[in-house]
Amino acid sequence: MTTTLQPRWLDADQQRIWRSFLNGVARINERLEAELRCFGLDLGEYEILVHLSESPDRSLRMSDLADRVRQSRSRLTHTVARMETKGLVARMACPSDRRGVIALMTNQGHDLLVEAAPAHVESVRRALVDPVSPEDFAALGRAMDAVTAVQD
Amino acid sequence: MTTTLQPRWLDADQQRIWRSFLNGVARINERLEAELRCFGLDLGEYEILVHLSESPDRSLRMSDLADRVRQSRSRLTHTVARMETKGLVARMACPSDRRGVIALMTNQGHDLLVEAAPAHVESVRRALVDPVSPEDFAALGRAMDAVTAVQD
DNA sequence: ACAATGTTGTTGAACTGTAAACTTCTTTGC
DNA sequence: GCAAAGAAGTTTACAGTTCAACAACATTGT
Repeated sequence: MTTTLQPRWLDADQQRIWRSFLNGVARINERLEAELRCFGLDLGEYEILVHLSESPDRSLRMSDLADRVRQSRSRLTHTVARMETKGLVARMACPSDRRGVIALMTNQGHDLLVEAAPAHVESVRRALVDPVSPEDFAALGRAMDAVTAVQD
Repeated sequence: MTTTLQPRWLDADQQRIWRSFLNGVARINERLEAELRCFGLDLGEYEILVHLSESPDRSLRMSDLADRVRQSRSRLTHTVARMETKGLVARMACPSDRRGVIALMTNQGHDLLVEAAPAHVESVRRALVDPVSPEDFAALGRAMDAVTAVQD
């Protein structure tokens, strides 16, 4: 049985909160994207740079990187190809697995991240951290962890 | 002055919560999209149907609808055009403003919404409402309302 | 009355994302 | 050792989004 016979509808409060969630997430995304556009980046590209910068040798296997930034492998291939033409990342063969490809951040990519990061953090604060009370912010973290803990 | 000289970095907890947020939102979206795909819809189309169904005469001005579903006008034009070829919505001239176009839901669109809604609600529950405690869920609502209340 | 300005919605091109097929290589199990 | 199965990345074709330009109409201020 894949569907319940009697749908468990959301009550008025739950529905209101669900819509607040949709609206809030959209607003946050808009602001972060708008801010990063000044640096010629979008959020997906920014996250790629962040994860590379935090990894040894500023490099990661493509599939590993894809998991961390929650992009499909296909999408990551396209995105990294574009970033490569911009000079932000480079690709090299993986020595231990000949199927593998290693993405690595260039100095230019690192410079751009260093340049964009303060403004990005500032927009995360303005869009989310500052307007929300510390208690509710902590609850938000617990809620999202619970969401992520659900197995498919 | 557009940038602060000393960026107010996020502390470890804030950073962890911010990343939980990005992960959680991505998971929720994945699940809702996957579920709606069974009905040939994506979340954007589903929301269009919802907002039309809640409006008088199941109809809304295009720009009004665009605001409610948080889509650009251009995007809405394209999306509604596609939905029109699927027979889910129709468009008619607005009597009071000759620039205007009114989008309205067809019976077929309404039938599809009625068919998809129970499964959609169920996936909202499974992805978010059920795994989160009522207190944290309420806090999530307050947090997102605070986010939306920030003026640009 | 009417020019200037703003709003509405669409268009087409360029760009980005998705899905499936495919190549190459590795791993597994006989 | 070898076939089968699986994994990594890319490619191609296509679907969807964004952006800038535009046409049509409404509103404003004089």
